[in-house]
Amino acid sequence: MAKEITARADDYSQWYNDIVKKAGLAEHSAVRGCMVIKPYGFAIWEKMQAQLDAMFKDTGHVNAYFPLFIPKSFLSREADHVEGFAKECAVVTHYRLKKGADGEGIVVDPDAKLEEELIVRPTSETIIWNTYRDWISSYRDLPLLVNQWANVVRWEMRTRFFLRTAEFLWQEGHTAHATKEEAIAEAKQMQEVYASFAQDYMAMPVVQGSKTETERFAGAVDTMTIEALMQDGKALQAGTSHFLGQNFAKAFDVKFLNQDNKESYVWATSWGVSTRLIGGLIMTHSDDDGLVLPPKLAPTQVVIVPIPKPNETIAEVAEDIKRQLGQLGVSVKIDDDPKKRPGFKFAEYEMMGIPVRIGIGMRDLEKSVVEVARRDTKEKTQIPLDQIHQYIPALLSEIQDNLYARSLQFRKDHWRQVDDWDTFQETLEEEGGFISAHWDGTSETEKRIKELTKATIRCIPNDQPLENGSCILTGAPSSRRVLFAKAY
RNA sequence: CGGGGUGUAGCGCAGUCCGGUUAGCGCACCUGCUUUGGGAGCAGGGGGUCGGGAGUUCGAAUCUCUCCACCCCGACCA
Repeated sequence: MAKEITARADDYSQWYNDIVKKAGLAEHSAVRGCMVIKPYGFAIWEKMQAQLDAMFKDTGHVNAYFPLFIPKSFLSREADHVEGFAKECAVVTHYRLKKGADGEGIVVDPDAKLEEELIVRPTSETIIWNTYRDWISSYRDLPLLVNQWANVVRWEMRTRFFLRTAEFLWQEGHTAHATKEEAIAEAKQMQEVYASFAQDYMAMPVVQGSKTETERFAGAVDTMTIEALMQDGKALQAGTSHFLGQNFAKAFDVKFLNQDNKESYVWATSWGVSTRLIGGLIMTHSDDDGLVLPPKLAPTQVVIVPIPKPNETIAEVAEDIKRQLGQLGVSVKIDDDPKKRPGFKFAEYEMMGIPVRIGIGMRDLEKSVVEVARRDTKEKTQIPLDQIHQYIPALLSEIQDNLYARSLQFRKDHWRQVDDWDTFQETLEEEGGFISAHWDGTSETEKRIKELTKATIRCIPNDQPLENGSCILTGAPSSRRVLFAKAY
């Protein structure tokens, strides 16, 4: 057949690459580690952006834009921060090209060397806090709640579509607050926003928690995360929200006067999600027939395929359904391309993950019905024409719910509570998934576990009750379980 | 960045070991006709810097060197 994808069971990585390529989401570019996001993939990102942006606005944030380039000296102001990113920064050293000595080709003009090199932003804390210094002088300027949609560059050694590329798209929120409590509340609020988005729109269950010191963002006091479980049993960090304390305020000297005319440093947060979410979306729902999209993020929710080649009657019915559903806010595409056969279209739209397909043939119309096929279960039903406008919106909603329920069930089936080291190792090797286990709280033990099993502590879940136990590796006392998994 | 692999038409591949006509095949594409309820059939047609460069040779997709890109496995990381 024209397009076949590798089965998940045969080669999970290849399956993932096949989905990305064959559903038309992205392809490799001429630049190492950078991908081209194709129109269909970008349309999904636009759906995500629109929803997230609305949620940010609802929580009082505004958008702005800061420079792509950061003076090298800025990056080194915050010691942990620079150490965290130094190994993966792209550096601009010159600002001009000229013809080569032989008159052929083009070379970097050695006379155009920058006095201070510029770093292509791996994240924008430094340039933003340098700006905030001028924006903040009084408690009346606070809180400052700004988000930016941007691209960032992290020079990764090994890349994968959407999950890790040298350049990626994201949003980064950067907020400034008068008190520590308020900043912590902001970071928590944004973690909650991300969790709602993941669950309600992506239909992807996530665990909310905090990172250990080892896994924390460079420069943060506390990194809060949402962690999702992929179908191969590996965890994916899907979004992070950082409480930055006064680290950046001190590094960039951002102070404000309070009501008592006393000066103090500002408290900060930053938070972000990226195009990595698309990778998470793929690996949460898709199957061996292709992409599966939750209706709320599908660029096209319903596709209508006329059978056989379109004629007047069928075309009219199709247009009528499109109009009816359009009024209800459902996005509908009619594929009346006469050059492609219905069977081809069925396979194609399944590959693209369109949630619902309506097939209309003369045989159906004689009975005043159409055939409705849902992507998530592949079930087909005959639905009377006069019920379509009620049935389809309800079905979309049911698909959305079913995808979430299915993913949640998968996570339940791959979430083990483990209390002995042998089982811990076996589980990781044979099934993967999340493992809830005791840990003695030291970075040394965390590192040792990673060396031995490749698993890392994904987070200390927010709702994890206190419980006395002993560390899975060292047996030292522990007051609470943490969540382990192999991760992307 | 280390180990392994791949690179030949838009996509997937054969040919490379052992150099020798005009570089093939399937899908896709174009034209026409017939078809159309799960990836249509027949006929005709177009499309190639064999990843780039250098070298060996009478002659290179094939041998040598080098560079590049991608994939898989590690280390690093959102």
